[in-house]
Amino acid sequence: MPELPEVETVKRGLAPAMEGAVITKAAVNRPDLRWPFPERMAERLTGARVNGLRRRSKYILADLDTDETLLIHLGMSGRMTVSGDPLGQFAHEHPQAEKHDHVVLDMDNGARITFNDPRRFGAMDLLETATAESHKLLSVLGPEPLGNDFHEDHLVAAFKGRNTPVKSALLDQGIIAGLGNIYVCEALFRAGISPRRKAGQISAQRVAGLVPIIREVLQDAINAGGSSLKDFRQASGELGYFQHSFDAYGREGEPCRREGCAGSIARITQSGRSTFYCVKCQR
DNA sequence: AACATGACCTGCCAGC
DNA sequence: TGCTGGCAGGTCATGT
Repeated sequence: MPELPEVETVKRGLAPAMEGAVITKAAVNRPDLRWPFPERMAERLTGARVNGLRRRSKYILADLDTDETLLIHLGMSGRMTVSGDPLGQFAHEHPQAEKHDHVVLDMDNGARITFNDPRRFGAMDLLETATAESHKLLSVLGPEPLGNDFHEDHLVAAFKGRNTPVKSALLDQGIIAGLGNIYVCEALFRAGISPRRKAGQISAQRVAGLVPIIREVLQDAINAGGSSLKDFRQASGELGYFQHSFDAYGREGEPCRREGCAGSIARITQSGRSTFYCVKCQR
């Protein structure tokens, strides 16, 4: 379920249950997800206190008091849910374990964190906290779209000379970190830019215009995710992901929502993935 | 170097 | 009812 806004929403949901709490028990129910888990992961997690949670792109990082950082990626189908009662106010029971519950962390505040991932494209690793940023998976990432390093000059420079469609360029995590298929479609829709246009061929002015739009799209989604986060503790794990109404994504054949546009949303395939856009108003 | 494609997995849905 | 094919929010490794 995870592009940047969803990962951010998950991180915020986990924070009250994890930050400051000690992992009393770590159940690691299989040897790997996308890659093998690190050596003795369960032992290295057990007894560790979580100093804080961070997010980098689509990764969640849990800094531990053991000088290690737990790196988590949700892949395509990963979910992290909280059950139990971190505040200790109510009696509670944990729900029954489900298929694909690969890692389960019990915290000393009564919370249980369950990582469930049917497709197993997710990942976990343990890194030395001090050098976490230089981890192979993190060092190649471009700037955070909501941070100060993502700005007009950056995007214009990154697109320069690129012969690939702007859709693919925006999915390139080395250019900008955290966008995925949905929010790229949405950002291009709002910008009125055709996803087929070559990145290097779009005027600097239009590229610059994408910057605030990308920020807006992501922020809107975070706000929407946050609003459905109320019941996080009850842990359905459904964060209202598909409750947003997208303007382009998933709307093949439906009318374009841009004011005054009579077009409809088309679906094409670009580098093996679906792209949704309005042929009429996205140019 | 830049770019496109295949591969990794399971689950779900439409169509037959 | 059951089978089949296609599709899904990601991204790494491979080949041109």
